[in-house]
Amino acid sequence: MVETKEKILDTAEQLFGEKGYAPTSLRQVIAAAEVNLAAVHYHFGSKEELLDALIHRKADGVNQERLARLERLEAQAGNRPIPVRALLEGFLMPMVGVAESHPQFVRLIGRVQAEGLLPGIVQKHFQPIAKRYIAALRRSIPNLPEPEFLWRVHFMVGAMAHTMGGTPIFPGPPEAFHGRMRKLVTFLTAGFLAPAGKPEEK
Amino acid sequence: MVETKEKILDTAEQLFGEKGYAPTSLRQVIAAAEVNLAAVHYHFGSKEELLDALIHRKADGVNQERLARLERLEAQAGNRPIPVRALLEGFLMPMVGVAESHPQFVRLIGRVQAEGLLPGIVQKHFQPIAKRYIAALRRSIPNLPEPEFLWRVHFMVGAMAHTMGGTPIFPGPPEAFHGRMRKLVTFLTAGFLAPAGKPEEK
DNA sequence: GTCTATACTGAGATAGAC
DNA sequence: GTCTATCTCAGTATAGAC
Repeated sequence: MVETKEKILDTAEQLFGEKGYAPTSLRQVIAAAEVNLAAVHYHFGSKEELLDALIHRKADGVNQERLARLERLEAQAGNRPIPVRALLEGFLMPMVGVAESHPQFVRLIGRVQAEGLLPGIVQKHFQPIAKRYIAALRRSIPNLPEPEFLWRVHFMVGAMAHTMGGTPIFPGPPEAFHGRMRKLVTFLTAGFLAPAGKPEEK
Repeated sequence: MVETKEKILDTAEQLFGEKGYAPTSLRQVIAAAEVNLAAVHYHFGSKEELLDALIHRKADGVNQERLARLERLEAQAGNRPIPVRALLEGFLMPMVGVAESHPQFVRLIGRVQAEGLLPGIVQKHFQPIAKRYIAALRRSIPNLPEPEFLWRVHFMVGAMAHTMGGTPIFPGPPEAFHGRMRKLVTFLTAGFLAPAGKPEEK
């Protein structure tokens, strides 16, 4: 039954987003979805693969919008570097639409990314596009030493994951996610454009 | 035996830092520490309280240095606001010493903070001092609207947790932690000092 | 006061009947 | 495709040895 599979996916997305991946047991999922425990393993193989399928289901849409925005920016810019702020907006704002329709999904992504327990399960779905953005970002910030640039990307990932997955300071309605992301873009843009730290101390 | 308790703490710190809190079972800890399973519950009560004791053991030192630095900065500044960069250094750099002697501990703190599964277990030990720093930071950035300021604190926490707990881009020796933290301070300083985002869009 | 042995419940996973 | 029964391993609780 295709219904069973969908029901498991929907329920798992809901519960994983609310309470987190690790603390939610498959038994809670199957109870809420009113299916049998073995059905999960039949359809997905394992709890981790269920999570994987969950992310896969929605990642494509985000990836496509991210890619479209990047290509538009590149076309507009021609040979000139793209403004840092525009790149960060192109990467981050596509999450807003998803957050408004499926807030639990965005929380889940942030949580799983931050937990780092499932190494690479988020990367697997978002890495290819992320790499293109990072390359474009590099072209827009050519004077920063490479390690400092890469660490700034690292800082961005942390801030992003925590903003999407962490308990928000102001809970607020889903629409508030838009403003939150804009504030994040402002913050990160300034961080990326900061002059390189002095290398005096190792 | 005081030895048993210490052995459990040391071993747990090591393993939790390496693999994370949730994925490390108590049975792995007691096997490595060569003690009995029930001894953990005798001395600590539960896995979560073991983690708590672990953090407590090292948090005091960090907190004291953070406080000392803040008071020195306040004394120097008199009535003038303290430079943002100096505040962020005062808060972040005390982690460097710990990272060099006990890198696993710093990873653990970052991981647990990022996981968010044990809500408040990190806050419990660091919140009081953090609040004082946040208040001082506020005095140094008086023109930013309150929500935007608080969100920037939130972004900082995410970047910090990911930098301490996440898999580093360049593994490197423990001494490298110093340079990493300096880069983080540079990045965050610029982020905090960025002009407020336009409120045009909600 | 410290620690050991053992058992209990609930987790994810799997084999095999239907 | 689906469900029952069962396996292993997790965290936890307790009775009792020293």
